[in-house]
Amino acid sequence: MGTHAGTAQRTNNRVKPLLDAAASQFAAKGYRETTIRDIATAVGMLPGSVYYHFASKQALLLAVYEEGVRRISSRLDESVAGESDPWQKLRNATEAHLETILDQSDYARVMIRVMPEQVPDIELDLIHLRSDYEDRFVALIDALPLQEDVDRGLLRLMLLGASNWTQIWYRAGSAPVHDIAQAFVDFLRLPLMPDTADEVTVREC
Amino acid sequence: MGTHAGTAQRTNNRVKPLLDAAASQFAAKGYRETTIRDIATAVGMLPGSVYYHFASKQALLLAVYEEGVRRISSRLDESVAGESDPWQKLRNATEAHLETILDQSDYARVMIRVMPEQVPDIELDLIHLRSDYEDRFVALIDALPLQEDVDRGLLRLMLLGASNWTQIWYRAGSAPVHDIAQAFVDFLRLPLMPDTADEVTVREC
Amino acid sequence: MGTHAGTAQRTNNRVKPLLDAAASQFAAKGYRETTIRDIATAVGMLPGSVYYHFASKQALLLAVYEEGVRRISSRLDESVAGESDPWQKLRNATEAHLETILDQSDYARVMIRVMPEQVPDIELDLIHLRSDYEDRFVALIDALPLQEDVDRGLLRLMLLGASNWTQIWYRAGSAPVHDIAQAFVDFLRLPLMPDTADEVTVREC
Amino acid sequence: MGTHAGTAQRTNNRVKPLLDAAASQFAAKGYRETTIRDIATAVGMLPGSVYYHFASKQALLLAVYEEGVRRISSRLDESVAGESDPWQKLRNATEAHLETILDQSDYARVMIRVMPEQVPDIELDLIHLRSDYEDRFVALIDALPLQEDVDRGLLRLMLLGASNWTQIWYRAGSAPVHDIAQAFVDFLRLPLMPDTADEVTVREC
DNA sequence: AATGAATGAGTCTTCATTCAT
DNA sequence: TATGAATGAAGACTCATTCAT
Repeated sequence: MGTHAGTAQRTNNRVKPLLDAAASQFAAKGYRETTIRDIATAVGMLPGSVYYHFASKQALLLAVYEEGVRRISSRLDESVAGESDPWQKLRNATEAHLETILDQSDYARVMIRVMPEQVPDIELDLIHLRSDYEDRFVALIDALPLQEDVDRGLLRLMLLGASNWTQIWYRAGSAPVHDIAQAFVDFLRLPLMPDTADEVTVREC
Repeated sequence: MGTHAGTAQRTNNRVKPLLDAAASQFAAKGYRETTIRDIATAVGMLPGSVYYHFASKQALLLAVYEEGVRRISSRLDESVAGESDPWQKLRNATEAHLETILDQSDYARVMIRVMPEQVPDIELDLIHLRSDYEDRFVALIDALPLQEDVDRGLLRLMLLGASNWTQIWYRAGSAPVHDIAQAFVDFLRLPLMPDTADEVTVREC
Repeated sequence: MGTHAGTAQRTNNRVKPLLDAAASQFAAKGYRETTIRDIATAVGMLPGSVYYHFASKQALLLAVYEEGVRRISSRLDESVAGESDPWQKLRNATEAHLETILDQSDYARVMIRVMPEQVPDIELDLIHLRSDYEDRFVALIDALPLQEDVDRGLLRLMLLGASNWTQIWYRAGSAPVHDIAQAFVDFLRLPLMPDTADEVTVREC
Repeated sequence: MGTHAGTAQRTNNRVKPLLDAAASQFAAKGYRETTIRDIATAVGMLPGSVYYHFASKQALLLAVYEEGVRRISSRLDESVAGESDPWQKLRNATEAHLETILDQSDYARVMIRVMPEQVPDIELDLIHLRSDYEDRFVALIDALPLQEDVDRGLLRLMLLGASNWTQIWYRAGSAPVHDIAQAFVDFLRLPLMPDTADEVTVREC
């Protein structure tokens, strides 16, 4: 009674479109700049009706965040699944990351765009969700064969920072996402200079 | 600079504190989250009084942005002035950039934090101001001796992206800004792997 | 009682719990402060379902009021049934009144707590219901052997006012209801001063 | 500058009418039933404008409450000032109380009508304000020469309860307030029965 | 007999902005 | 220069009620 498969499906009928609309608008305009009316209009309801499905604007954001983490995480996990070379894994992961936030998922985009501190009431929840995902990069970078003196924390921050910042400048039509990911990882892995030799590659201490 | 010297001076008397307050709050909370009342209160005036000095909230932001560009640009220009080695120039520039947006100037911080699209009416002005500054990195990176196939545009975007993103995670007490700048540039310049492979590059300490 | 016994019974099946819940919440929080959702939730249904049983929130209140009058009236009638002394009757009535609105019946409590004017559409109905009950006190006080110049109307208003106001301050754990009723009636019946004599008990006219 | 006498006066120009309107409507309809729009309309402004003067609806209520306590307290204090007989003091106090809440001050009426628990955020403040006033009755009743076994707490509760409940039934045109106060106190002070019984008390006119 | 879904009118509140003084 | 006062448009949210199923 109320949990027939059919009913259950109809029950969440409008939740999905609602989340999609929210994700789309949060991703495009940010949290504050998006109004409940915007979202409601996008799915053809009135602002008040949204509250039948979600208790608050924050609850909507949280749901989007959760789905965002779920999607980008599984996308990333898949991308490294068959791979054993640590650098190739990182390349794949970076590509998955970029593809998801640039092309494929408004949900994931929201996760990058909306900073937890902007929504104090659920700040901690958002932070946890983010860490859940970002920790994967900790592991990925730990697995890299690096010189001892390399600060892996800064390395991760650099790669993720550069990646996340793509949201600011990337437009459909920029370089293919695949190339960007490749470039970002290889900029790190390889030396950038022509191998014209000693004085370049030697590090003066 | 002229007319009633006295009057003129008194006129701009409150502009500076007003800009300082605006810069400080925009940098800390973002544009939308900062109210005219916040800014007015910080300098001990009432909201309406702000409009004697600035035509609108947007005008305030624009003024802050301009000052931000001025400051970070001159800081960067100084930092590379005496230097001739292109990598060292980039290192210095990056350090200047980071120091300015992390430690030294709310004005510059605003420039990084507040995205032009958030204020459609002056979006283009803001974009121009930003480019004005970021172009310096185009030049800096053009001067680098790199292998031919390196995409200098992506390289710039990676370095600046990673740098700007520090705003998200950097807290007083993280690694010294100097080290972060060094690391970011060297991660790019040098190979990251232990020198197990001759064909890559030798690294000696 | 009649027709499809089974169906009929099942029909009113949910009416009782619904009324109970309404009474409980109206009594505890007042009319405006109680939402249809509160009531529905309390009996495990959805807000819309309430309207199958009651035409409106007002109708619910009216039903509660009616039941409230029924209960407190019969409770009071019982309490004075065997008694012939008019003062004892009043004492019993007051105790019955207090016990009902303080301890025993949310329905009766509602009658005291929710003022007719708060629900203009049914204001008159509510007023009639109340009078129906309060008239009993008119009779009770008429039966009292009092000096001629005593304003029996004010006397009733004082006793009932003091009694009803107990809702404001009474908490389980205050004096026993029985004692309160006794005290209220005896404060009226007896002189309050030590019988130190004439000048006290003489009323200067 | 801004604190000229003239300016200062003009400053609080609209606060008084606003408070008056709020007091009037809270007294007439209760807190929840009164909207900010009601109050604003009454003084000829728009709802938003109210917030220039008061931070919230609750703040408005609190201000009204405070003024209510101030007024009824000083009214009461005056009424007992010249008097030394404890019963006459109580009579005067009761009359002052009734006159204030029935005839003279919407502010005081609010204090009686709006229960602290209806506004959880400022519940404690309201409770303190009320006690501040009601404590005067504790003192007044403590001063009464009563038989030892009289529960002075219940006595106060009865008198105040009956008095406050007048708000429910009193209409201009009922008995004069003065008579009501007299009656309430004398119902308590004197025995109500004809002097047929020696053992009770003699009452002579 | 009840539910899922929605409505629409209304609530308090916020805030950039205006303007007479 | 600045203020007191107000505006008006918008924002998030609430809730009694409706109605097809």
